[in-house]
Amino acid sequence: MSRVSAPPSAFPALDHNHGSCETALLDRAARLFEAKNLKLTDLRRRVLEEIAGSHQALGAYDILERLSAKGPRLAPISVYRAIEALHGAGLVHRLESRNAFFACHADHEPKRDQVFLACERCGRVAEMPGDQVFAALGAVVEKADFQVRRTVTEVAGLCAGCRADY
Amino acid sequence: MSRVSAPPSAFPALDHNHGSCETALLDRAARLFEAKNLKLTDLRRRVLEEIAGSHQALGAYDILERLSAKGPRLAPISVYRAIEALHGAGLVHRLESRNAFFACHADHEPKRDQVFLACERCGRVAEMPGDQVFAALGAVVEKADFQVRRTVTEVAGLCAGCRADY
DNA sequence: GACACCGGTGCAATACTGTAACGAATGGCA
DNA sequence: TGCCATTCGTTACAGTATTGCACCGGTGTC
Repeated sequence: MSRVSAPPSAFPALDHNHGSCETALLDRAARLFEAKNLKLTDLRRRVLEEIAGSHQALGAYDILERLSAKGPRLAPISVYRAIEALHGAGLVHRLESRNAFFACHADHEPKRDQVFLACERCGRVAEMPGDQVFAALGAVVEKADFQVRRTVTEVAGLCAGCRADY
Repeated sequence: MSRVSAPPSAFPALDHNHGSCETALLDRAARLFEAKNLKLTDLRRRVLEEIAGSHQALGAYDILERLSAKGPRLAPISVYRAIEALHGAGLVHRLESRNAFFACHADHEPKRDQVFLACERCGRVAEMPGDQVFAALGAVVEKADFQVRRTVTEVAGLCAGCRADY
């Protein structure tokens, strides 16, 4: 089976038309920031482009290096502040198990529960709807009489493409 | 309802008989290390006692501070190596969302899938069996044709005791 | 216009988390 | 005795994240 005719993957295809998805993402970013009376500033846009363009989960210092290669050296705090704004708007997610950030291409509700699948080989991350997972989690926390504030559900492993490449 | 007569909580009670559970934990540690032809050395035992004694998820540098207060100053790597050995034996778990470690009081299989509930107020962590959760996760990864190597399922929030204390 | 306020950024310093590389001490064992 | 693996000490370093202060520019108010 050729890569091109593979079923639609949960992971962004490596050969997709990147321009259009990036445009869509920036459009969404503009809308989300405006809705909060915040600004999609040049710094924030560049950070978002760097994360989205890599198609991977990037560490804050990866982003820092990439941006610094294209212009003046930034301070870590600048990158973190931009990430924080993007994260708050739901444009990027944080992968706790790797201290890394990746772009959210799905236009879902910011707080919608998702399962993250992170490929350890190619670095890409897929967001999967996790309704059943979170329903089961709900039962667990109820049994423990626990009040949820935040959940982390991440799976590390190998995506289909990377398994095939071995 | 008094605290004492509360139903058995998923969290270690704050007023439990700590001596006996610590003894049991050290017994288990000795067995597990022996089974792997490793040694429960003084350093490893002290690190385990520190983690277990706190009843919380501790950062590596918290452990470092606590141990250093009782003896000679340790290097971070020493603590990390001890943690790694304990983690490998299934005696402590890592809380990814907080870069912290907590003692496992359940004598379950090392690789058994569990859900961690971490209270943000008291710092305690409960391990809950997550069969349903992991079954649902299995369906998700299968749909994505993803090969799992490791899963992280953590919930941060407030335990019943801490909610009651407000 | 003067003023305060808020969001955003720059800068310097620092704190927190984790690892690499080397070598010494120990103990089992051929 | 010599060899090997395990453990730990030491030093240095890499990677992740925050604090505190200053400054700038837009906005609303008096």
